[in-house]
Amino acid sequence: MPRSTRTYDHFCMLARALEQVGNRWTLLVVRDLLRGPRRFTDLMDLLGGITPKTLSQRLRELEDAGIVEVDRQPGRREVWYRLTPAGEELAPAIHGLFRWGLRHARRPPQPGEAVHAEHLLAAVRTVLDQTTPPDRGLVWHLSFADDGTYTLAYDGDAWILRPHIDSSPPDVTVSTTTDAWTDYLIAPPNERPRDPRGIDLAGEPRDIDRFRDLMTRFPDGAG
Amino acid sequence: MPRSTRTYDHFCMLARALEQVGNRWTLLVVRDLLRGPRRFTDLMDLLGGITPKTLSQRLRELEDAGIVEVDRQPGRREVWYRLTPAGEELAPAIHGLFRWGLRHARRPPQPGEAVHAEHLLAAVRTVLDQTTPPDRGLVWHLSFADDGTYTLAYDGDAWILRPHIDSSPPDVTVSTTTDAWTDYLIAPPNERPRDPRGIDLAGEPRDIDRFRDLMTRFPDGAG
DNA sequence: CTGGATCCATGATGATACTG
DNA sequence: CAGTATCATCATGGATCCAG
Repeated sequence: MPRSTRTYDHFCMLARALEQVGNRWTLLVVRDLLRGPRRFTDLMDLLGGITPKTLSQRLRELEDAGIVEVDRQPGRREVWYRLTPAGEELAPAIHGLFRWGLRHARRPPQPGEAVHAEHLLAAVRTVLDQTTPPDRGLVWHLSFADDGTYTLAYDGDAWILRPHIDSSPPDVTVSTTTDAWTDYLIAPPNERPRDPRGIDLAGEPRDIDRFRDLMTRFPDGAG
Repeated sequence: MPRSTRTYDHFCMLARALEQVGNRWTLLVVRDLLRGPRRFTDLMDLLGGITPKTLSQRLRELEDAGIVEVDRQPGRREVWYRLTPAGEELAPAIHGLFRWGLRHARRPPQPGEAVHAEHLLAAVRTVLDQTTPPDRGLVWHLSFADDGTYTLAYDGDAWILRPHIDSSPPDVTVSTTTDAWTDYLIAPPNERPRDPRGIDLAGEPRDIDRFRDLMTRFPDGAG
C-alpha cells in the first residue's frame, strides 16, 4: 500500500503541515469530519467523486498523522471515523481557506457540481462567525426535505453546525430543500424575497426576525 | 500545456479554494511571494526541490487564477512575480496552516531538509503575531552570514517580515548564521543560553532585553 | 547568466469491478 | 457496509537542452 508520503524536504512548518494535509481530497475529508464522526459510506456520499480506494488511503494517512481516530467495535459492522484534538485544530486553517473561497471563488453551482445541504450551511456558519456575536445563545433547526436536518447554533462563544441530533428546542425551524436554499444563498442579499418560495420559517416572530436579519449578512459578513 | 485544472465538482467554497491553491507546491509558492516580489530563480532557490517545469506551471496557474501578477518589462532580463490583492488575502489561510504545523509537526530539521533563514523567520513572525502586541513599533534587522538580511518589524498593527531593503534604523541588529539560529529556535525556551554562540546582538540594552523577552515566546506564543 | 521547454520515468489518482 | 483489485490516465520528478 503506497503511503503517498511525498515530502517537500523544507524545514518550514507550512511545508510540514502540507505534507500531512496537502494531498488531494485530504482537507475535504477533514472538512466533513469537522461536523462529527462519520462512517466510510457517509464520507463517500459527501465527497462526491472520490473513489473508495482514495478515501481509504486518505483515512489511513490521516490516522497515521494522528488527525483521525478509527472506532471499530467488535461485532459491529460499521466503522466510525472521527477527528482527534489535533484534527479539530485544523478548523482555523480550513476556515481560512473557506473564507478565501467565499470571497474569491463564489459563483453559482456549476453544471455537474454536487450540492450538499451540509456544505451550504458550512458557508453560512463561516459568515455568521464573522458577524457581531449575538447577545445570547441561539438554536436554529434547518430541515432539508432531500438532504437531512441540521442544527446551526450560537453557543455563546461560536457558531456551531452539526447534523441534527440535539434535542434542545430551537428558536427557529427552517423547512426547505437544497435547491430552494441554494437559490436563496446565491441571490444578492438585497434581492432576496422576504418570504422565499420553498423556505418555511417557524418560531416566535422576533426569533424569525432575528434569523432574517442575520441571514442578510451572507455572504459578506458585514454588520 | 496541461493546465492541471482537475476539479472536485463540489458546490463548496473550500473545494473551490483548493481547486485554485490545492495543488502540490502551490501554497509554498504563495508563501515565498508573501514577502514581496520575486524572480523565477529566487523562487527556484527558496523552493528547494521544485523543478523548473513545475514552478513554471504553478506560476501560470496562479496567474490565471488572479493570485499572481507577472511583471515583464521590455528590455529587461528579469521577470518579477508578485501577489495580487487576492493573493495577499491568502495570508490568513496560510498562517492557519503554518500555526497548525508549528503545533503538530515541530521537529528539528531532518537530514536532507533545506533550511532557509526566511522560513525560520516566518515561523518567528507567526508566533510574535500571536503574542500581546508591543506598545510601540519595533524594527529588528537580522543578518545571516550565509543567507541574506531580513527586517522583522512590528508596525503598530501586525508583525511584518521582509527581505532587508528598508532603511529605517533598527532597534536591534542580529548577526548570525542559519545554523546558529536554527539551534537557538529548536531549543526549548528555558534551555536557551542568554548569549547563544553564533548570535550577536547590537542595540540599546533595553531594546535587546525586549528582543530577548519576546523571543522566549517562541514557539508557544504564550504571554 | 535567467527563464524557461522537452523527454522520459515514476508515482498518484481515477474508473470500474468485485468481495468479506 | 467497508472496503480491495485491476487497469488506465494524469501529474510530478529528474535530467537535459536551449533561446534571449
